[in-house]
Amino acid sequence: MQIYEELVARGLIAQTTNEAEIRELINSGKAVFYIGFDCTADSLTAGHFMALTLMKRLQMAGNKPIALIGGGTTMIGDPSGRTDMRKMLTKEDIDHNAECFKRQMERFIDFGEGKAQMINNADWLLNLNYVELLRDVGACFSVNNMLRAECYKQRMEKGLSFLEFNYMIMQSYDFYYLFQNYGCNLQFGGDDQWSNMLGGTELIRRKLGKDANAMTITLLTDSQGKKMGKTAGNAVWLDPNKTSPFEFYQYWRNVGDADVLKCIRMLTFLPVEEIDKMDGWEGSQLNTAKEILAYELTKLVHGEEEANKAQAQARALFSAASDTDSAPTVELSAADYADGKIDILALLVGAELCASRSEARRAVEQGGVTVDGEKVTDFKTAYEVSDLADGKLIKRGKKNFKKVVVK
RNA sequence: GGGGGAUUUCCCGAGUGGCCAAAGGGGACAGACUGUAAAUCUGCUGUCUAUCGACUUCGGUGGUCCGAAUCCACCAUCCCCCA
Repeated sequence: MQIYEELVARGLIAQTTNEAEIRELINSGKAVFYIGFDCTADSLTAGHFMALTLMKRLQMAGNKPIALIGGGTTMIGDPSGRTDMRKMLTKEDIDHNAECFKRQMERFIDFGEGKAQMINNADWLLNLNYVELLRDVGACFSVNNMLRAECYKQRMEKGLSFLEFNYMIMQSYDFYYLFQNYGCNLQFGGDDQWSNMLGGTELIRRKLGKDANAMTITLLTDSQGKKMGKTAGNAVWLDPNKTSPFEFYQYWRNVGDADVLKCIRMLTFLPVEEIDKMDGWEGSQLNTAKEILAYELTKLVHGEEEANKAQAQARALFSAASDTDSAPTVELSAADYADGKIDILALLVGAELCASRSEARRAVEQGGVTVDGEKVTDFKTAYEVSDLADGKLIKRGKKNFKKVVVK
């Protein structure tokens, strides 16, 4: 199976400008393609992960990826898929974020000589001259067409600033620039980027009379149509300091039944034939599939050792016996508890299992708190600090737990 | 530039002087049921104390009043209409 066919089999391809040309290009390993990453935060997220795997897949098939860091475009802010304006970031923040992205990507993509490149569009966008740019490329854009673009639609009601309106032009300029200076003939991106990407191919055609192609990746959504890679509005980060490998593992371990196979297909590197065999799985058998998914992805992002650890922790936690050794440990200082006692509420807050004493009290009242496997029914329960020297396993709900040691 | 409107707790959204920590919905969280899923049901959702209660919150600042999310002034941001 060739790479294009594999991408199709995995359900990764959403839209293409010219299917035949793109197939030929990437199957023969002749594509120099780019994917842009705007650095709005200091870590990549699970949402970026699919783009990274796509880069890797294509690289393995002999194509050359360009990871374009959006040091320039992030100054504008992409309005696509948003109902409100993005927070404006300072130049310093953006530089810092770009640096963080770079480090994360290097762990994933081989940036060795001639294999891949990482470029920052700040290098050319920030030095543009306004009037020159307007005359040079501004004349190639029809405002009428731009206003019809899907990516602005959602903003027509809530308001769209002129700043953001220019995002499409900047992204188009990127492609135009990369086409000329790096021989980049293909752009990939999330399906929400389609109109921005077409802007680029159109610009290249108008300015240079040449064809470049674009292809979008299916957005990873759950069965309810919501974007995946977020919990309660918060992103699932690839940075282990922001989302621990265990939390990362748990996120995928808990995906809905309807979404497991789709995720395995799109995100893992397991052979397609093997995945096809899982297609018939149903009911509790899917639990095994979820474990495979979680393990595979954690391994890709955090390495085999961390994946094994996360899996062991998860298994221990959800089987009968509590394994205190593998639990994340929090150490509290005995000096903070002057009278030598610490109550259950302070423990929960100290372990960051609850945000406040009120919340902790609610959790206890509702029967959601366990200490070393025993349910706590009275929120006035207190422990001797000396009893906590070896640590106790505190659970809030089924999925949150910490080992607390007081010294 | 002129005129009109908006800004409420995580989100949407009610609230037009005391009965407002603020309706309702969503989400989140906890419990039951389960397969660490989904669906369903129940509870719960500012903080501190937990008993009465105290404190902080309704874009910002200042004011009126015994008392303000609610009235006034100014500022900020956004939307709509006219240019």
